[in-house]
Amino acid sequence: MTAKPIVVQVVIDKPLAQGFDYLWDAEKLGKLPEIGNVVEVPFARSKIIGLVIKVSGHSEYEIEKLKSVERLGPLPAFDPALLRLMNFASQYYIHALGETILPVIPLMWKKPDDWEKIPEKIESAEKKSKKKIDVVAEGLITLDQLNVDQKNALQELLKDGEKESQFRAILLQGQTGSGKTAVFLNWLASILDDESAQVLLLVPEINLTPQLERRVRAYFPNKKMAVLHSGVSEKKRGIAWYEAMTGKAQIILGTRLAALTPMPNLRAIVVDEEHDPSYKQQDGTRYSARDLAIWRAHDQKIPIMLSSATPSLETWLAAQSGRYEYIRLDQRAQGASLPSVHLINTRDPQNQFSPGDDAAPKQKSLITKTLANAISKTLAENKQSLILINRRGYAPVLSCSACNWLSKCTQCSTYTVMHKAGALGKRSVLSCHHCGLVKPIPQFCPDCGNADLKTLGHGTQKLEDAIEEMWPQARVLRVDTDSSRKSKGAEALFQEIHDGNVDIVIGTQMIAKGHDYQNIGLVAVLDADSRLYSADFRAAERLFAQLVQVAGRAGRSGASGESGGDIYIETQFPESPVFQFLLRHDVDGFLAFTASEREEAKLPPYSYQALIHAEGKSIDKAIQFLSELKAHLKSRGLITKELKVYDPVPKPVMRVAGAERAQLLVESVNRKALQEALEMIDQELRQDSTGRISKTSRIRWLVERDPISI
DNA sequence: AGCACGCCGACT
DNA sequence: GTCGGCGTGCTC
Repeated sequence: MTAKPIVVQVVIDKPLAQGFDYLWDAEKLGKLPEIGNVVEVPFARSKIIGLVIKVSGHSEYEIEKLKSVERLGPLPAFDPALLRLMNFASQYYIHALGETILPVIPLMWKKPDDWEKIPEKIESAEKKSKKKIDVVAEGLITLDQLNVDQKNALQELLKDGEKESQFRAILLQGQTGSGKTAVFLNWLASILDDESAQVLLLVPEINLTPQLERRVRAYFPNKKMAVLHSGVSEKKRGIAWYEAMTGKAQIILGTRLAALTPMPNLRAIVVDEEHDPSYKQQDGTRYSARDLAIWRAHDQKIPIMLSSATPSLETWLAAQSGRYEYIRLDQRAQGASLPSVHLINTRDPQNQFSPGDDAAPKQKSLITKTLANAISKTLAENKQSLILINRRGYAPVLSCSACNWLSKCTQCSTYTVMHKAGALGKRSVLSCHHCGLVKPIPQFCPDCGNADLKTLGHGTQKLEDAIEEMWPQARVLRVDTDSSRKSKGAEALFQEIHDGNVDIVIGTQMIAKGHDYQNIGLVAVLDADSRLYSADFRAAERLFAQLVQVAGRAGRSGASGESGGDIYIETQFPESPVFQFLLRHDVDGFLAFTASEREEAKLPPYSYQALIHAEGKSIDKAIQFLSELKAHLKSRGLITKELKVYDPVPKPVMRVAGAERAQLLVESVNRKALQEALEMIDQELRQDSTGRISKTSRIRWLVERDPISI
């Protein structure tokens, strides 16, 4: 009679809903199993990494057919709170548990052959980090330097003191420059008085972190900080993650992926710029890091602070209704004043260059006369100008002057963008921004042989040319993903701006994110309209947030009494509410207006949505697949007053990299009803699928909860 | 997902 | 005769 076997259930990184049972040989593995252990297991003909989610003495599967766990990873078990979060995320976002958990583990912990070497690696990393403690006290604002608003905010935050742990959600709303960062850092400092406490600080994008990272380090010179974002090298990230997981790091600073990091002593969370769309993961488990952070805080009974100048409608409404605590910072810190907003009506001939004008650029439509005059004035004042245009490349499409030929991508239903020499290579090319395809520029029109090919529209490169032509004496810098790839990265370019080595900066939205510049006199937005009238109901909300952020870049100068700088927006529709509320710096007015619109249309956050994505060889097949799904839901009586299922439609960019894509929108005013329907849909689709591909129709499908654009 | 197994067409 | 297309089933 042998002893009772130990059976563990393991989930793996594959789109399989179930876990797999394995035997646990305690003698061979050196210890008893724990839920949350990382293990190496044999699977099919190979060995893979999995996570133990259940420990028991028996299996549903035939016990004599069970294989054994090969090796145990050199990591402590994932803490139960994190596993609860993963479970929730897996259910809510309709994604397999293993596929939700395993991608958060850094690569170095998923290579069993390296597991033996791990202790040395950690030791050497620890030695290294001890060496370089030379923190610059940059941006350090101590308690007594806070202004009245900031002090009040902090008092409000600390009023319940270090009372027993409880869930609190707090919206910290204040315009750029009102000192939100100083408030939440001081708040975190009070929580970190407890030596073992860990805090999580989420930020939207990598280019935001270096500056904030320095600032946080300066605030907490005696605390260990772990930085987690995709820009950190794989090895460093592995170490940082380990330090978070073992409680060695007290401050975890990172982008959305950090929201799913194990932190056994987590005591508070801050989500900076909580409205930012980059918190939404767009592949794998399509989670919202902000929403998961709120769930996590609620589950672990800890406070969470959401910080923004332009809160998301969801958060703002929660604060308005009292569900969240609401703290406002309405003063601009350090005396900086608000920028003045100018709307340039591009339809008004007065704003345009006249044909005979000397200063007119060759491509007359590029920039208005009114804006050109403002730039000249800013140059004369020795201040910098920031010009935003949200299209990289030279021109969004190349066309034939004789026939109707346009530069289309062969793989996608999009146009290929013309890039001038230097950006993506030594030669000018046509590039598809959806699939990455790069082609040489044809000498003659492929359709009619005409040699006269023209560009249509304009991007950052063409604007750069035009600006250089108009102000030959000015130092011009272009900042977009192309130029930052070519040079030492975006950070080096931002430094150029800081150091005052440039007069005019041309760039995409990336220049407006998080960076504080000292000498910006003017900010211009050239293509605001293109983002205003889109099929996406959130377009206006996003544009408004971006414009407020952009406006915040103008005149952040600390010298009190200085003007707040100017922001110029070129638009054909100056009467649009987005611009009108911006003119008055009325964030709350805009949000209230948007809320009433959404409520009337029963759109989120007054309803809940999900998209069923389908992709295959032909759009007809993809549509048919979704139509059948809809018909099936109907016949099962699932489409009710509570649950609205729209008709399947092709995706806005229908074809990408050869795959044709369609989507089906499912909507409900009842969160639970939607959840149940989605689980049903998932089950239904799985029955006829291997992984996420339907057997009968060969269609790849995916359920996406709370899509940010539809 | 990733892979082997297996059953049909056009080919060195 | 067989190489290879991809439909089907399986992974503890």
